[in-house]
Amino acid sequence: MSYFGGTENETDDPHADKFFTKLSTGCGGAVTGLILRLALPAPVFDLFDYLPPADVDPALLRPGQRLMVPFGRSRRCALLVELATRSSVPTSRLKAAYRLLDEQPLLDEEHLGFLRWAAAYYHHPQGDVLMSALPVRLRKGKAPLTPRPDQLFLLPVAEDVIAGLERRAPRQFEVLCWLRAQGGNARLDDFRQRFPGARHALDALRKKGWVETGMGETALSPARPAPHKLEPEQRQAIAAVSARLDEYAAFLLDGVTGSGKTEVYFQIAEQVLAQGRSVLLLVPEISLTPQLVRRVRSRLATRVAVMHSGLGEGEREQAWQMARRGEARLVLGTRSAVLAPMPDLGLVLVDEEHDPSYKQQEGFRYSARDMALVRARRADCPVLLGSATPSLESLKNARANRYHWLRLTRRAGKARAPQMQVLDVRNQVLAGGMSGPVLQALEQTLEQGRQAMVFLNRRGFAPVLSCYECGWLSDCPRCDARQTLHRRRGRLICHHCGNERPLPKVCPACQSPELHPLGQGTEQLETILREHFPAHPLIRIDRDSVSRKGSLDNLLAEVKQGRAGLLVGTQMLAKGHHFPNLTLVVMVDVDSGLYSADFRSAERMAQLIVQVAGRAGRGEQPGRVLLQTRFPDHPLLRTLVEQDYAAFAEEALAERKTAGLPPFTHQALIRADALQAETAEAFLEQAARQLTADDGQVMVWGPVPAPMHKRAGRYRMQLLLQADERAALQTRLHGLIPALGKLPEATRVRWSVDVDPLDLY
DNA sequence: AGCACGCCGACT
DNA sequence: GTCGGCGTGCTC
Repeated sequence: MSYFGGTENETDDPHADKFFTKLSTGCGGAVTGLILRLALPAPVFDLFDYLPPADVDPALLRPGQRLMVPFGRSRRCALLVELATRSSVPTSRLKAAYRLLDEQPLLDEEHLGFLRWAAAYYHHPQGDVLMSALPVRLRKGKAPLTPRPDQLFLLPVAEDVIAGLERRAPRQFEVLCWLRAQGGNARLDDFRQRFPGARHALDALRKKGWVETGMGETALSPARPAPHKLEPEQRQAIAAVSARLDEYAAFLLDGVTGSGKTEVYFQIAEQVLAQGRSVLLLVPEISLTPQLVRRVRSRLATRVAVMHSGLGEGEREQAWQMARRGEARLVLGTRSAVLAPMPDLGLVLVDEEHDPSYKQQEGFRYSARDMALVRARRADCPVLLGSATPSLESLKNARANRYHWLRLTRRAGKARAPQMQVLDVRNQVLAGGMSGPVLQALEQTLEQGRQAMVFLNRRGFAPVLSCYECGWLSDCPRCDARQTLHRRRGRLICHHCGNERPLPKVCPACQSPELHPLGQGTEQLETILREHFPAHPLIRIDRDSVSRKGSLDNLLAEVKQGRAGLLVGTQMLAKGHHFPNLTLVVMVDVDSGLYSADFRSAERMAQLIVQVAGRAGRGEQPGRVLLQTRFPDHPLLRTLVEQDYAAFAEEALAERKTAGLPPFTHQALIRADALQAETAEAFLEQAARQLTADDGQVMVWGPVPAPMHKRAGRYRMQLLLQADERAALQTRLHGLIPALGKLPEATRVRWSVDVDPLDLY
């Protein structure tokens, strides 16, 4: 069986109803009239039973509506999940809801079912899951916003009136001319983009009655035709999905960088939109740029609802409502967009499906990619997972024929695959972590008038400050980690908890002045490279240099215009950006991924290497990639460099299989932290005790200290569960988790469950 | 999660 | 004499 993307019929699928029955059937209570089963935002697994509001006709009550209810001593907004006729709570203790907030359900039964499946699968309280799927305003019980106009209409205005404006009100004149050129009708989004800060001109025009805002379906700019001729592989991929538009089918679009995956998404999306169905397009956090939004809007003839973490509450609710009402036929968003209500869902696209940002790492720890598959199956529509470096999970499913495996092996246009080269830096003299050959290659590239990127996934000047006299290290007082040296800011900062202090001038332990940085960060690379290449402009891109919103886009625009020869940065540089003049990429340190306690680190490093390498040579010049390492013979690194990602993945999969690790087994992690390690340990020991009286299908390891035992002043312990079958693991968890919350030890710790954890800490 | 109740230290 | 620290317990 499989939960995600299985093509066979599933018998033990948790979204079929038996898991819910366990969760929600309150039995054996006094028989009463109508009982409302409500989700409340509380960390309680059960639903809460209420009586209907006194003044509401029970026939008007439907799941998906919100109600205001008395809860403890306060009032809360709750979501109606089920209607029942009996309750396990004695009738005398049932309270009546105050009032009904929605005439129509906010979520339909199908969507409620999907969210409840997720709550059951991830073992997270239903109330929390359901309420967190609502925009904050609605969660708090506020009235839905009225739809905001998104169209601009030009009303009949005499030509001479327009001409007369040119001098008196040039801004208004400009707007009118533009609107006329658009055929008298445009999207407000486009207007805002074209005339930033022209709100006053618009208000004036509206007052004069020359322009009107409103809602409209007709004003969508026509889809721009496909920009290029398609490669045969692209056509085959499109045809394969097109043949299955009316049923669930999972596809892995395994396409090298620059092979045109996006065009495949667009052409399939066009077909689905033409059928009047909706499309959900998920992208990783850093990919959702204004450029991408623009590209989608100009390419597809539909209204687009954009959802990401940077939205304000009003904007977020508008986008959510547009999706819910089916006004926006395309939802483009990051992880949380998978929770958005969408009637008539006809296609789910997950770009860069391997990206770890699809996994929510706190609270309701869901995987948006995995939920996307389940969602598609429930909606009976195709789902397409795209990546140049597919996750081992998806590759395994593709190999097992659970996914249709679509390969794009050819780069579009004249671009060629970059040349990768391993540089052994053992016994090398390094300047700021960079070897002689690297500096030579940079110089050569710059002299040719090309751009080079130096990549290091570590910000700051150096990861540690140390004393040469007594061996003191810049330990964080609250974590098992070192504080990173930020030289320009003159501070030591812990990247795990944010704790910081001024840079000491002498060793805090022995007062020696011999304090020296150890290792490198991007700030140091910047310093060294500016010294080496003073004539070439350099831009550093990391979380420290990109503080303001939108400044990343400004910096990237400068790079694209060729104004910087050298580009230094972290993760932020890895994705999607197309720098036509970039021909050299240096990865200063790939070793951190090669030997690590985390079994997924090699996979992540390989994905990072390929993604970063993909930045080089996307124009007509061939790209070159230099990888500095102290382990030039590492087998997986060799395979990746001498062959390709596919060969790497095959070996890595074989290793996982031998070691009995995911994706060949399934894991869940129960974490607990407390101010005393013993408190967390005692709680997990209770959990382990309940699990070890087992049938042998689920292995239990621990409790053990988390890899970073102490973090932000709290001690973290964990219990790992592993099983060959997902179903066995799920069954065990269903027996365990609700009971865990009732343990006396549970009140003394912060604890959480992580099903299919990505990080084992 | 909120929000109360409940017992022990330094302040108007 | 009280304000307030956060431990513990409950919410249909």
